[in-house]
Amino acid sequence: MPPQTAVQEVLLSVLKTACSNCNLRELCLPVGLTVDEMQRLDDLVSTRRRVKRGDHLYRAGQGFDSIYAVRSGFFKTDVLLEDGRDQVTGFQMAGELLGLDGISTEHHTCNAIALEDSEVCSIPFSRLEGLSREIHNLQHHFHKVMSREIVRDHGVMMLLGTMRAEERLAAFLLNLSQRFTSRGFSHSEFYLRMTREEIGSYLGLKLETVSRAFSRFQEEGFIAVQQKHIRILDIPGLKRLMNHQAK
Amino acid sequence: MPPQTAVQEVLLSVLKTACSNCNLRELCLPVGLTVDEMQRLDDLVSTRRRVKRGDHLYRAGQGFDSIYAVRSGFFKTDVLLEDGRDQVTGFQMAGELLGLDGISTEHHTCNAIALEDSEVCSIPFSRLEGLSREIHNLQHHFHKVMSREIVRDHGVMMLLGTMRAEERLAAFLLNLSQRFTSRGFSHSEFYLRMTREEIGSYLGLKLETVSRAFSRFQEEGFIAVQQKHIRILDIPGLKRLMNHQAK
DNA sequence: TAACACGGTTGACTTGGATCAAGCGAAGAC
DNA sequence: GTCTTCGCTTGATCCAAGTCAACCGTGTTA
Repeated sequence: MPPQTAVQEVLLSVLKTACSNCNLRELCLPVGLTVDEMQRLDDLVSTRRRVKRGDHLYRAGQGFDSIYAVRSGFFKTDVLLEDGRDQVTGFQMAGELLGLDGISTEHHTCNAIALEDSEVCSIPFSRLEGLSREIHNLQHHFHKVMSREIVRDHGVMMLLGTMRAEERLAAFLLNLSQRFTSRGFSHSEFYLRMTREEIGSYLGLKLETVSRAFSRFQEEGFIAVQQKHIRILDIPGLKRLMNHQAK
Repeated sequence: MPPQTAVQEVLLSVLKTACSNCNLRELCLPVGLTVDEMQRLDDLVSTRRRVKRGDHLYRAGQGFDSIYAVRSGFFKTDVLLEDGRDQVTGFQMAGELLGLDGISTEHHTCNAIALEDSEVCSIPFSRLEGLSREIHNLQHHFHKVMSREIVRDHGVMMLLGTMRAEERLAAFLLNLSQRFTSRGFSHSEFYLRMTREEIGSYLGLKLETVSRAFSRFQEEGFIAVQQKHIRILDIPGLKRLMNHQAK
């Protein structure tokens, strides 16, 4: 390796992907690592990848070798049946992991598509396993992340199995709001990155039903909608609506 | 430790829980381990626990410290909302793992209830993490199991989000049949361990709808039902029904 | 042996959300 | 600057599944 001046080293450390100086480190894979441990993770998370709006990060059936951490942007994942029906299984934002479905069969089982120009960090999975055999904290946190995904999926199953249309949408908005909050954005005002159809697919509803529910929420004064721009006016109201309506 | 004769050792090794001589080892956690590695796992999976029909293996909110492998019997897991609504999130049979939801928050997020007198192996989770830092195969297989759970959940989301009642039930029966087959049981004849209501809860349907769908399947000659006894007569027919009906 | 409880089936009716259809507004293409 | 497209909204109608209710069979209790 050629010798470098201190300045060069600093520049490089800023330019290259590095968990150590990523502002998402408290949300993402490095949670709970020491400075030292995080630097070992840096070596592994070396490649970033840009994904343009509408492009696939990976496709169902494709071989699996890496998981991805969203650095910026917004993704959806969907699965599709032979007969053409498809379902959005999730929306992922900065600091969230993509590709965990691929570990099981060494092939991805869903499509991951960018909903806006995005950037991800690639994490070669076998190297992650190697490192997590050495760093107990990393291992444990990774297990927590996978488990959290399972719990999240149970929540969606609950939503799809027992809630009515307006409850589903309320739960969806509250969830988005909460995730924006924990990323330092406004919890009450945001732009939806997905269409009504994608929301509907995720919630097991048709786009017309989603649209009507938005209109009703607006009439009731829970939110203000203008296309993709949402302002949440009454979080407790939405919560009440979500809980007190039987199917 | 007191000295033991060879006979005593053999007896003990049969009586105590041991993956090495468990007939589920090809389905369960020890998949892909060498004889040597499996013996190290034996030390860890030392306690069995009986759970009587109707009893909880664990409850939502309870602290998490172990995962469980079903040795015999049949379980359901369910989550419940404050307002009393609940949803069955899965049915688990021999060789399947329970409790993965608890890793994320160190507390279980669902209830696990035995649907018949059952027996599980307790696997202290921190010790499993320890061992999987040493045994690469174990680590990798465990990751696969968690990932498989995520993929399974996506399948259920698809089912709940896009399929109609009869398709859901067909998918459910085909899934059960396939799981019985891989355990060496008949793929075409089995007893349901759960009620119509529990099936309905899992599939996002009311028990009356489940009952009607069973009756229709019988009329059409796909299956023969008598209470909980099911004979599947036309697997391709069920598969067709599952795929070619638009919502 | 009666009676009770529980799970399941079936029928009649209701309804939430799907479907079909028309129209509108914003954003990108030319 | 106009045209086209795409996403969204809203109305009218329809239907799959939910609801309510009666009844049946089986297994358990008194």
